Order: sequence, then C-alpha cells, then structure tokens
Amino acid sequence: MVLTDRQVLILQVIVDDFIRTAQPVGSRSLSKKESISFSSATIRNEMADLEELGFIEKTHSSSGRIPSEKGYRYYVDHLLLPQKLNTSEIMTVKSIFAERIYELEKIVQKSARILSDMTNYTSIVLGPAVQDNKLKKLQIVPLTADTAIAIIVTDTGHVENRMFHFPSNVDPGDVEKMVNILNERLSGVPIVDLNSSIYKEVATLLRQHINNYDLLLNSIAQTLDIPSSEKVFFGGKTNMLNQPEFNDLAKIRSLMAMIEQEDGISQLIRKNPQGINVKIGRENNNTAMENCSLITATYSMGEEKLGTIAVLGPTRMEYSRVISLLKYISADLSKVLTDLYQNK
Amino acid sequence: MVLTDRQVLILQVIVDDFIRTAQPVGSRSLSKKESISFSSATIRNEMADLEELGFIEKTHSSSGRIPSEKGYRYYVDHLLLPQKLNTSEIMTVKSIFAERIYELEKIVQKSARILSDMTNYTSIVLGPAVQDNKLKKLQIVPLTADTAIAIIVTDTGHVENRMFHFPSNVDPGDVEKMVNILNERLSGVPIVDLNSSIYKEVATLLRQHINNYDLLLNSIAQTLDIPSSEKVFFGGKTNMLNQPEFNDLAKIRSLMAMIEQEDGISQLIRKNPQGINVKIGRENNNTAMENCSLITATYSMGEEKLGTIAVLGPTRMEYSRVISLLKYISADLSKVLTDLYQNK
DNA sequence: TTTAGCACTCGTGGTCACAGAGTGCTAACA
DNA sequence: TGTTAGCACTCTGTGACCACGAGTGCTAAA
Repeated sequence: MVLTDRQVLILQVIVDDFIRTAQPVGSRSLSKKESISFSSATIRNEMADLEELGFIEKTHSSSGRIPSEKGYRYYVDHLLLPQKLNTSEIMTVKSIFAERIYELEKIVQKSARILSDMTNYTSIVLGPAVQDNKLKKLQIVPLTADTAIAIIVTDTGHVENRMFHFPSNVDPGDVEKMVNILNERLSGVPIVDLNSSIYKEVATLLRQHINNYDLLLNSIAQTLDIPSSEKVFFGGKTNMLNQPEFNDLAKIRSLMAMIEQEDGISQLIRKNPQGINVKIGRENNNTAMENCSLITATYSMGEEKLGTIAVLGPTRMEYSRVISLLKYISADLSKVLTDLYQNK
Repeated sequence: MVLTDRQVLILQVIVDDFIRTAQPVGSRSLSKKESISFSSATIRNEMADLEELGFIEKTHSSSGRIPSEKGYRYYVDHLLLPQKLNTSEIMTVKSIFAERIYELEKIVQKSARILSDMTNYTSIVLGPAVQDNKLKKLQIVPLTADTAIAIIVTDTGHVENRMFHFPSNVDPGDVEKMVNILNERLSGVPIVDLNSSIYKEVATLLRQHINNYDLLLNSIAQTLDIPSSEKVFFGGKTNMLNQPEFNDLAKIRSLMAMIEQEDGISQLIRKNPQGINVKIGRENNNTAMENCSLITATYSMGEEKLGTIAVLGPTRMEYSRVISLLKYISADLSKVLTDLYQNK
C-alpha cells in the first residue's frame, strides 16, 4: 500500500504533466523526461501498479493515464512544493492595496478580480460576516410621511440600510429621542443580537420617555431583524469556459447554473475551517463540481475570522500556484484589515 | 420593393414558425399551415422573391428559409400583434410588488429575476441613476481616529456610503457643525452637483464658523466627488446557454464574456431613448451580439426617467411576448415608484 | 397565375478502413 | 530479480464513401 520512491516520482510527473497539458500521459513520453531514467516498459509496469492502487486511471483501455481524485489528493498532501511567487505576481497582488481604499467590501471585491485574473480560474470571496460586527451607530432618516430609512454603521465601517414603514402617528421628536437612546445603549452590541437587546435592555427606558413607544419600537426592531446575508463576490465567472475539460455543453450548463445560483457555492465554501483547504472533485459532495476542485483560505482581522477567499478550478488545476497565491493574498488581506480597523 | 399581401403573410408565418421551432422553414411545411391556401411551388416562388429582397435567407443552398435581420426588423415594425398576457403571467408580474418592499433597488432586482424567469432569456435592469437624485441627508460617522464614513441619503431612499480619511487635527465638534451646515444648505441639491455646490454656496459660511475648514472641506468634497456608478442587475445570465442557437462554444464564450463584463452591455442599453426599443443582431454594433436581440424599456417616476429594463435574447426571440411583458412591467414599476416616492 | 413534377443540392448519419498512440505480456538480458 | 526490448492487441480519431431525406429551382401543363 505504501508507494515506492519510484512510484511517487512517476505519480508526480504524471500529475504535473497532466496539469500542464490536459492530455493523458503515456509511458513513452514519460520515459523521455529528464527526471526519469528508466524505460517505458518499466514505467508501464509501475503505472499498472499505480492504477491498481487507484492513483491514476485510463480514459479508455489503450490510452495514457490521468490522475484520479485519489491521485490528486496524494499529490496535494505529499508532493506539493510550495511555489514562490515571482516579483511581477507579487506586484500584482500588492496592487490590490495600492489605492487608498478604505472600504472593506471594495478591497475584498478587488481581491476576487485580481485572483481570477492571475489564475484564469473562478474566484469567490465571502465578504465579512456582518452578523458579528458590532453596532457603531444607528441613524434614522425620515423620507416621506410614513417611510424612513434605518442606517446601521458597524465598527468595521460596513453600512447597512433598510427602508421601513412608519406607524402613522409618531412625533418626529420622539423618533429622535428614541434613536439617541438606542445609540447610547446598543453601541458595541453585535448586529445579530440587536433585536433581542432592544427588548431586553432598552424597552423599559423607552417606555418612560416616549409616547406610543411600543408601535415605533416594534417597527424598528422588525427592521433590524432582517438577516443581513453575507455578501459573495465572484471574479472570472466565465474563466472555466476556457478550460479544455469544459468543451462539453452539458458540463458547462450545470457548472454555470451552480455558479449563477451563488447560494450553493457559498455554502460549500463557508463550511471550510480556518486556513487553507483543498477539496478535490467529489469531495465537494456536489454533482456540478465533479470535475472541479475548490481551494479556500480564510482571512481575518486580528484573531477574528472574517471571511473566506476561494478559487474554483478544474480538478486539473495548478494546486501549487493557487495555494501560494491564496496564502499570500489572504495574509496580506488580514494584515491590511487588521491595521485598518484594529487600532480604534 | 413593397411587399404584396401574400409575401407579407408568408414572411409572417416563416418568422413565427422559426421563432417557435428554431428550424429553417421549408415550402412544404408552410403549405400545410391552415392560414395558407396555395401550393408549395407557389410558396417557393414567393420565397425566392423574399430572399432576393433580403427578408429571408438560406442556411445552405437546399435548406429551408430563416428570417434575416431585415426580416425580423420588418416583422417587429409591421407584423407584431401585441400579445395579451394571460392571468397567470399577470399574477407573476404582480408578485414583484406583492411584498412590502420599499427599497427601490430590491424592487428593481426582483423585476430582473422575474423577467428572466418568465422569458427564459437574460434580463438586465439599469438601476436608477443616482446622479439625478437629490440630497436628502448627509451624515458623517467617525470610525477610528482618522477615518470616518460619509453617508448620503437621497430623496428616493438610496443610501450611498464612502469611507474617507480625516485630516488629523480636526475637532469632532467642528465636524458636527459642518455637517449641520451642509445639510441645511445642500438639501435638495442633485448628487451630481454636490461637489460644486459645496464650494460655491457653503464655503464662505463655513469659513466663519470652523477652524481649519479648508482641510476638512476638501476631504469631504473629494469624497462626495466619486462618481456613483449606476447599478446593473442581471437575471438569468445563463439562460442563453439553453437556447439552441448557442450550442457552439465559441459563441457562448464571446456572449458570456460580454455579459460578464457588464460595462459594455450597460452602455448598449443606456443609450436607448424613452419607451420600448428593439435592436436586432448587428444593429447593436457589437460582434458578441451578432445573434442576439436586445429589447429595452424605460421606467420612470412621474415624468422623470429613472432607469431601463431590458431583455437580451437570441435574434429568434419571442418579440411579441417580451415586448408585452416589458411594457407591462415597466408601467407597473413606474406606477409603484411614483406612488411611493412622489408624494413627499 | 398557379401547380405538379422532376432533377439537383446539401447536410446528416452510418459504415469502413486505416494510422497512431498506447497498453499488457512474454521472453531475453544484466 | 529487476529491467528492457519486442510484439500483438485495443481504442480513438479521421477521412472516404454512401444512402436518405428535406428542400430547392426550373419547366411545362392546367
């Protein structure tokens, strides 16, 4: 069950070659590689063993070999040499942060675009989970006689706004008073807890100061209760169309439908733990992803995990390069975000 | 050059049939239609004339005929009978406005989704041009020692926010004073004019009240000067993959690249005048759109044009149905928006 | 003017032969 | 005993060929 050095070498060269060319690799072409000094017949024997062990497979009975998912897995787990980014790549990554942008969302979005440009795969970035942010300021701007906008600013500078319906008989002065009280009491409370905190901590206070407080309070509390979904940013959604494994319409359709839907894929990404994660083909548990691999990396602010940055490519993707890139970008991202918002 | 009644009839049936089946239409199958009472030989003669006039064409020398772009143009201009929406369709459209949503963007977005669902084409909606909105309220929320968020609320309830860098030595009290003055003076000013108005109308006033007013003013004015791009919403980006004319990878690639890019297509849509517009194939002046038609409709609030709602389909699209739908939805949209925001 | 008939064209789908790339196996070799 | 050369075999892809069907254009008759 344990592979000999020579088998490992052959597996490595097969995977490398297939990643580069997308063509099944035959014994003859392998024997010509400079890192390989034995004959094609020997290689055929070794390949037969590797196939029996499940690391490689044939596309038809007399074809060259391609890596199986198990083969990729072994490659990723044991054979990956971290690839150094060259200077031009580093420059490109740095350019994400070159402009003086302060908005978290924009930075994150730009990361997605650059990542997909650099890899020619599809990149997906989960924005920070607003739920865990803390309230910085709540403001209410009346719009018409019976509508107003509630604006929530979080400590990371995220702004969320929602329009809501006003009870008809409220005094504008009361609204202002109420907003003041809410800000005083709820500043620093995580967004996700806002609703419950209102009732627990502020209700009694409000009752003392404001007429009809319950009506008004209800409509505001309701407004704040709408879950704010994590934002998902894509880069290079159509890059996969250029991959040779997707010259099949049916595959394209199911993959594009999956990407278009956004929900499914963000689920898939979200559930990955901290750090770098590689999911190969069916490891993703999703039929549309059968020929795809997903590599995810988390970014954070200080200790707190903020979001995930991911690359979706064919199983035949350049694992080494993508992982290096992801490590680099997520580290940079974390650093910039930490510097920006941590020192309050 | 002017078509006989019979030629018009034949053209109409050819277009209708081709739109339905995506198959070239032959003289024999035409002669079997109940609306047609003459023989296939007669039809062949008429078709030869129609081809000479440029209304229809062959895919190869012995194939049936398909409409040319000129043919579609004639069909759209002269032969289109407005199609009544059936009750279930009307219900579906109404459902856009069923929930009590007040946010303009959400309504617009939902329209796009429903439109693409109903047509199986791609829908594109240009959100309202924020530039023309008027300032309702400006607020500034300090975030860290040297950053703050400027929040702009417009009269339509649109909220725009931007983070910006603070000059280091400003007094928080001054900021507040300044915001008050700005709100007093700039309320009602179109967003696009904010920057110039600040210097023209408010600068002198500020000078009297605030230390270091110029530094602070500059950074705020700069922030407000960032153009806020019109938002573009898509529905059913991948619907085109299911159209039989796009079983060609090259076509799919160029089309998807075009859709993905968003900018080009929003340009294309933006330049259409008020009302319903149909652009067929190369009329769009864009190689990626060669086999596509674009139908646009504008929506408005009162008299003021707000945005555009569009459907992108193959040239072989159901013009009649899509036009009816667009008319209906854009009218409803205009009505709802007018009701919502006009009565301030 | 309309229509029936006929020869002709082109695309599609199937079969076939063949070259090329690759394999597995056997036997010889170090 | 591990390695290699050689050979028969397999599968794919391609191009040639053919038959079929749908459709056309043209001619001549109604």
